[in-house]
Amino acid sequence: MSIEIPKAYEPQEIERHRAQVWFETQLYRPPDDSRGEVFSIVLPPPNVTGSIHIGHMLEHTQIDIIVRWKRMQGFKTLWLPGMDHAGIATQVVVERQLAAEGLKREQLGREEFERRVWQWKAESGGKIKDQMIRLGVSCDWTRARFTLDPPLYRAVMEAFLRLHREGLIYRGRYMVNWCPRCQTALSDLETVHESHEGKLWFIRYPVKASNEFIIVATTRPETMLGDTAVAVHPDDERYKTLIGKTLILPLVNREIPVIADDSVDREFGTGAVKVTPAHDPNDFAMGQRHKLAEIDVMTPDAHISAAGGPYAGLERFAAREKIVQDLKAQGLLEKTTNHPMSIAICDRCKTIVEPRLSVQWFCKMKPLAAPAIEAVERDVLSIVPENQRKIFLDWLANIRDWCISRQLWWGHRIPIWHCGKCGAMTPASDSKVEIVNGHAQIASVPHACGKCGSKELTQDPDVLDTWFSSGLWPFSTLGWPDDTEDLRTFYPTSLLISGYDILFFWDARMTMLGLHLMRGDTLEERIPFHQLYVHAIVRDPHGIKMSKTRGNVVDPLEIIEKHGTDALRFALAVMAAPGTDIALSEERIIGYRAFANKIWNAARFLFFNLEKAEAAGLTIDELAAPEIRAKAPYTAADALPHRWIFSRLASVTAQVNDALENFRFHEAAHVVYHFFWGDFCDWYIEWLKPQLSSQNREETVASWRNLFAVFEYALRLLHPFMPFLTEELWHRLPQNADAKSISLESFPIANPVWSDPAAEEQMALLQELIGTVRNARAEAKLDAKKKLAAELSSEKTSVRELAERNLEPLLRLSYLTELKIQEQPFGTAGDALVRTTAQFELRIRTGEVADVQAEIAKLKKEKARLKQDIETKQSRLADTTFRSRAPEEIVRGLEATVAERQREYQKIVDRLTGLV
RNA sequence: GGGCGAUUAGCUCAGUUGGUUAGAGCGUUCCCCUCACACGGGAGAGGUCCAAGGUUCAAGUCCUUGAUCGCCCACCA
Repeated sequence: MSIEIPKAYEPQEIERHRAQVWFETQLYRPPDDSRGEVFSIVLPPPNVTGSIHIGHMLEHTQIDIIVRWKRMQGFKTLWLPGMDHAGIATQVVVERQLAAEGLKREQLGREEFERRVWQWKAESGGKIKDQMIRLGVSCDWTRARFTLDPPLYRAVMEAFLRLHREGLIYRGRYMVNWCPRCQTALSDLETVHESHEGKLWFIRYPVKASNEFIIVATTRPETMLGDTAVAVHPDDERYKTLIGKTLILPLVNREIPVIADDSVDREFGTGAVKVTPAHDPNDFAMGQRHKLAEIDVMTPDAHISAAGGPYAGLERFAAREKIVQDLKAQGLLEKTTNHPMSIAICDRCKTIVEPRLSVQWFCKMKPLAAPAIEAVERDVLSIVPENQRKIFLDWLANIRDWCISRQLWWGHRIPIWHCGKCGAMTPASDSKVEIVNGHAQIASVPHACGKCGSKELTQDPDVLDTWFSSGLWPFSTLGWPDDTEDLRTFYPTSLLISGYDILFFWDARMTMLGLHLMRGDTLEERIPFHQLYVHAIVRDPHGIKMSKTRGNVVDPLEIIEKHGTDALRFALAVMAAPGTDIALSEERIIGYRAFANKIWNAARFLFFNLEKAEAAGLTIDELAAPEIRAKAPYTAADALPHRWIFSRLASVTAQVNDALENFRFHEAAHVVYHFFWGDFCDWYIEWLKPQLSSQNREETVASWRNLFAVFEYALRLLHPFMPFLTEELWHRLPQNADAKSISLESFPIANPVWSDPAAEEQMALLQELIGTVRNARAEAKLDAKKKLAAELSSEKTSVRELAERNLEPLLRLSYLTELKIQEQPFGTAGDALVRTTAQFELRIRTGEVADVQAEIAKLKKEKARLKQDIETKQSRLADTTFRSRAPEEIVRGLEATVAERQREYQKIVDRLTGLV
C-alpha cells in the first residue's frame, strides 16, 4: 500500500472543504452533556458593516490558537462569535448609500431608514460570517449573537433601566463633543486629537464709556458672538482695576462684564480670556460659577445661528474669516500669531468636533470604576502585557462621566418617555422587548406620565452609544438578565483577547458593567473575564499603520487565496511578540507557506514509503494504532535517534505549553517550526531513511513506529497554529480513517520520562561531526557528487563508539564512502583535509592534493581566534574578585571551557608545525 | 503638559528573572534539480546590540542622562 498525495501543498480547496465541514457539523459547539473544567471566551464582535481585515485576522488567529489548544487539553470550550451593530459606523455607511441616490434619512423617516439599515446588515453581516467560516475560526456558530438581537436588546434595556433606577444614569444639559456632520453627540473616546497649526487672534474689547480696552487672545474668534464675559485672574495687577467693569463686545455690541476667576492663566496670551459658555468646556464651567448667560450661536451643522446676528447662516470657518476681517476693518484686531494646537476630530468621519451645549444622557463612572480598579489591583483580572495594566488603571482612575446618548436612529432606543404636559420622564416599567417587523423594541411602553398622569408621552428619540451594548457582551450573549444554563456554565469567561485600540472603549466598559450588573458576592464571580491579553496591531512591511487612504492595507482574503490561511496564521503567530506591533510582509507569509509545504512533504514521504513498512511485515495497526503509538519510543539496536527525538519532543512540548500559557505566541510558533523543520525533517527523517528498509527487522519496525508516533504527535502540536493542514493530514493518516477531527484529539503534554540529556549531547556531537565534514568539503570546493573517504580519531572512546555505531546515517548524510575510526592522531600529510575540534580530529581524503597554503591560512586564523578567546577567559579567571564572587558553577564552567580551548589550540599548533 | 514604547545583521524582528561563541525569517555569496519537498538540501559572509556615564566579578539585559522615531492620554483660551 502507498498513499498518493500531490507533490505540493495546495491549500485553497482543502481549506474551503475543511472549513465547510467544521461549520456544518457544528464541530465547535461544546458538548451539552459534558462536564469538566470550562474554558470560555467571546469574540470581540466585528462591526457588522465593513469586512474582515488583517487586524481581525491577527485577533482571530490568536484567539483560535488558544481556543484550539484549550479544547485539545480537554476543557469544555466555548468560543462565542457575533457581530456589533456599530451605531454610527453603520449609519454613516447607509447614509452614504442614500446620498448616492440623492436621499437623506430624514426624507425616508425613521422606520424606513431602519429598514434600509437592516437590509444592509443582512448583506454585510452574512459576508462577514462567511469570511470567518472560511478562516476556520473554531467558534460555536450555533451561539452566534448580534447586539440588536431581541435577547441582547432586552439586556441593554435592563442595564439601562437598572443604572437609571440607581441614579447612575442621568440626563442633563452639558457641554459635549458634537460632530456637525454626524449630527450627534460623541463620547470623549470617540474624538481624536490632531495637532494643527492654528492661530491666536488678539482682539480689543473696549471698556464701556472709556477709551480703555482689554485685549483678549483667542484661537476661535467666531465664538465671540456668544461671549458673555471676559475673565482675568483675580490677582493680576494689570487688570485689577477693570474687574467688575463692563465691556462692549465688538461686532455685536453686547455689554459683558469683566470677571475674576482663578482658572485664568496669567501667562497665556494677554492674561485676559473671553468667556463663551455655550462653546467651550472651560468657559461653560466658568459660566456656571459666575452664573453667566449661555448664548448658543451655532446650529447643529455648525453654521452661525440666528443668535449670531449679521453672521447668521455662515459656516463656522467662513464666519471666522469674516469676523476677523470685520475686526481688522474696525481696528480692533491687535495682532495675529501662530499657535500650534491640537484639535478634536470625529473618530468616524474626521470632521472637526464642536463643543456643544446640549441635553444628553450620561453615565456616572466613578462608582463603576472603583470596583474595576480593585479587581485589577487584586489581580482578579490579570492583564498581559504588564504595561497595559498600568494604562488601564490610569484611565479608570481619571475617568469622567460617559455621554451615552446618540442622536442616531440605528441602535437601542432609550426606554424613557417624556411628558408633553409636565416634562417629567417616565421609564419603561421593565426591560421586556417585543418583535415588531422582525426586530426588537421595548415592550412595556408606559401609558401615562408617572408624575402628572398625562397621556401625552413621547419616547426619547436618542439611541445608546454602541459601546453601551458592547459593554454587556460577555453576559448579554449568554442570556443575561435571565439566569440561563449558559450564563451559569460559561460566565465569567476565562479570557479576553482584544486590541489596545479598544482597551477603554470596550475592555474597561465590560469590566465595569460586568462587575456592577452581574450577580455574585465576590469580584471573582462578577468579573467578565479572568484574564485580558492585549494584542498589538498589524502594520505594513515598513512598520507604518495600514490605512485605506495610504493604500497600504493588506486584504487577508487575498493573501489566503494566494498562500493559504495556515501560512498567514503562522506568520501572524510567529511575529506576535507581546507588546510590539507586527510589520507584516508577503515574503514572510510565503516563507510559512513553504513551511506548510514542508509538513505536507514530510507526510508525503511517510505515505510514499508505506510499502517498505509492509515489506517488513508491518500492518497499519501494528504501525500506528493509538495503543501502539502510546508505547513509543520503540527502541532498537541503535536507539540514539529515537531517544534523541523523543527527548526533543519533551522539551519542545514543555516550551510550547509554557509559551501559550503566557500568550507568547511567537515563541510557541518558533519552537514548533524549528522542531519540525530542523529536528524532525533535517535530522530524524534523514537519519531514519536507511533504517526504514533495512535488513534488521527489529530496527525497521522501531523506526516506522516511532516515525509515525512522532509525526502524529507533531501534527497535534502544530494544529492550533495550522489547523487546516494538520486536519487534512490527520485524516489522510492510514490509521485515522474514521477520525472525526484532530481538533478533538488531545494536545501533547511534556513527558519528562523522554527527557534524555545524554542522547541530546551525543546527537550534538554527531551533528558537529557531520557539520565538520560538510564544511570541509564545501570549503575545499569539492564536487558534491564526489564520494570521499574519511578517518576519524579521538582520544575519547565514547566518541569513537558513537561514530562507529552511527556509521550508516553519517555515510548517508555526508556522502562519504568510507569512514575509518582510529585512536591515534593522524600524521601530517598534505593529501587530506584535516579538521580539528576539542572532541575529535577528522581527516578527509579528497583524492587530490590539498591546497596546503589555504589550509595553513585557515588554521592560522583559527589559531588566532582561539588564542584571543583563551586569553580573555584566562584573565577573567585570574581575577580574584571574579573567583570569589561569581557562583561556583560559572567559574567551573569557564575553567572547563578554557581547558577545552587549550587542547584544541594545541592540536592546531601541532598540525601547523607539521604542515609548514 | 503627562505617560508609554522602540532603537540589536542589508530589511523586518526575537532575545522572561544579568552569566561562557547575541539568534530567526527574508535577502545575499558559493555548491547541489541526491529516489518527501528547488515552496528543497548543504556550506558561508554579515552585528563595537543608538550615545555617554554608572551599578556589578560579569550588562544587549539593571540605573541615570541625552539623541532619534513612534504611540497613548489631556477641558493650554
